[in-house]
Amino acid sequence: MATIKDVAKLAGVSISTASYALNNSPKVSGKTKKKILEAARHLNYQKNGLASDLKRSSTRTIALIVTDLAGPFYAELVKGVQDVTLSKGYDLLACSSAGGEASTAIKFLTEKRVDGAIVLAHNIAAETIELSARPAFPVVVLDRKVDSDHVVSIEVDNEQGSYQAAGRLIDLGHREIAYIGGRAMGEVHGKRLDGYARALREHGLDAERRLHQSGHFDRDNGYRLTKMVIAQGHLPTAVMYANDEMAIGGIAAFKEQRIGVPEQVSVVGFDDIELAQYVRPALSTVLQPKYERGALAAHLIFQLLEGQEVERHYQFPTQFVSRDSVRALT
Amino acid sequence: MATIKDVAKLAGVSISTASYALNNSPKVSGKTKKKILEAARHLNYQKNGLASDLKRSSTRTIALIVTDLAGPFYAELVKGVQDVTLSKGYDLLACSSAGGEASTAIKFLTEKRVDGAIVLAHNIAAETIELSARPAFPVVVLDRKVDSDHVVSIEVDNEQGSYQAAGRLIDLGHREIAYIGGRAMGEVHGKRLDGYARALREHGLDAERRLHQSGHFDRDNGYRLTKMVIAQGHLPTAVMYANDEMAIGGIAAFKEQRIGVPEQVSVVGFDDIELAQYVRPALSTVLQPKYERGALAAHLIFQLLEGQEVERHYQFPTQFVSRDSVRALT
DNA sequence: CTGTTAGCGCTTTCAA
DNA sequence: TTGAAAGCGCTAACAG
Repeated sequence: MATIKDVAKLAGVSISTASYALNNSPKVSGKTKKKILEAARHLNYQKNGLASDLKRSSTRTIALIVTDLAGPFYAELVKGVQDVTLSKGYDLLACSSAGGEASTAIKFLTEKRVDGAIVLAHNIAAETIELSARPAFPVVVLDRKVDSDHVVSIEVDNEQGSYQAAGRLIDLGHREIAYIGGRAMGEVHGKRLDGYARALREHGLDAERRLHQSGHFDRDNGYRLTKMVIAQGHLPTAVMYANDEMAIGGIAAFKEQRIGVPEQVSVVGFDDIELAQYVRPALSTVLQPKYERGALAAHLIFQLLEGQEVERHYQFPTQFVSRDSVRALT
Repeated sequence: MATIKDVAKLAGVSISTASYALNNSPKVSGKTKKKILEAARHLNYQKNGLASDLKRSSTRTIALIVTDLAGPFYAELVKGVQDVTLSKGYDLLACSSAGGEASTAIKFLTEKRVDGAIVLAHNIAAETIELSARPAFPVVVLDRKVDSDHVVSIEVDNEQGSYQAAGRLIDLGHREIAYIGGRAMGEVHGKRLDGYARALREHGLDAERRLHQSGHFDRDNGYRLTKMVIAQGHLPTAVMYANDEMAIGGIAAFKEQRIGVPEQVSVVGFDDIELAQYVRPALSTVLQPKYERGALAAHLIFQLLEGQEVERHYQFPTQFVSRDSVRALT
């Protein structure tokens, strides 16, 4: 494979001149430049980006780390990140943290392959993140909190969102409200549960006995846990799920058992994923700003890169979205 | 930021020894290794991956190039790619070709930053791809054809899929079948249109006058074009859309005008995206294998990397999926 | 305007 | 088992 050396030789100039020409520097005369570009084309020269980044010690690239490239992640959030990143003339790459500490994500987090990272994954140890972040390598974490000088956290008020959703159900007359979630919850799901519990407690309702938590936070598990609840006989009047994926699995389970949603049981999710408005009945859920969080995350990366002082912690409010999966008890 | 040099100095060994220790080579004694690792930890040493890749001239990373990181792209397909890539011990990164020849994708396609690329985007010139592909840099393109020695194409039989779908509608008694698609179609959409036209032609039906093509292949445009068709007064009995996104937009338009799907008009999409089974009515569409294509793409990259001879062109069959958006005319 | 040269940080012979 | 040294391909002073 041709290198800049070959190009220089073929063009009959020095390496540095070739480099200048290839980078379109005004230092080199039009004639020489043409000669060099021609040589490059002739040799099908391809610059080695690694070498150039190494020399420049800058990559102009930001990494977006997600749990799984094969989704589901929030398109809107990614759009926010993307828009800001591109407008700054930086490149964006996405990689997955599947595999935890042995994943691709770690490679990008700890090996100076990018200039900053936005982490949208919970399976990367806070310690890893703390050790990676530096003034020259800012990292922004979404939906979790990491305490370190060079990492900033962007969260959503999960407790409040859940509290409001539960409050809404109670206002509608619901008294038996179950909560279905996964196991091994991180901060996010912990807060959601807290909000639910607080709302019930404040109304003198029993929360403890209505919790169902195990397995993953996915559709399948929502389905399974719901089947379990159904099998136990006494149905609550409403079920809150830890997220929309689980809720959608839950609706499928109810449907299968010919239990009407919302006629016999109301369902609410959390996240407001795209699917939420398409499932039948359309899912009532808790909306969290997505584009805004993504855009902010990227903004912060650049502010930190420029050495500005920024808040270390941000929290976005949530909003209850009322659709068809909830009904008032009269 | 500490480099390997600093680590070596602090540990009182040479750079090469430090390198060996850091790479866990058996060449270095346990005692020295411990000393070095301790020094590294103490300095919070982070390897420079660029330098190491440059030296090794290998990145063990594959790039997946998509049109837009903010989707919609096929999670299943990505999963296929991901599974194979990881099982080979390679890393996978995703980047977007938004911006065409000035995009991040180009950086990864032409600057030796990765060992191979899988292209799932149509806005990158075939020439760019041809110039990048080499024995040491295989590229696999999906849903398009690029003729070059080191790029292999994986396609889906779009013509056949569309032909079958149209045939099915005809079998069900439909005689007035419109086709709604976007503008500036690449090979993919061209073939889909061809299949539709062939089916109609073979049955002596008029296709030409029932085409509606302009704008993008997205939901919004499907909605707009459908409104247009409705406004023209005479409704066809069935509408085939170039893809599911457009079909979903179309269903929304019909719903808005209180035109029953499938009572008054049958609707068929193409792709079988996840949403297809969730919209109401559930969308009849043409399924194309996703996971398999992704997995094959990744497999081929590795075979090429190993210098094996492989077919330069693959074509997957499609399958009509019958759901609720189509009805028989009796 | 062009060339010489010193590295960027790392790996890997080769010698000791 | 360890160290010295060459060099991956490129950029950017600096000198001419």
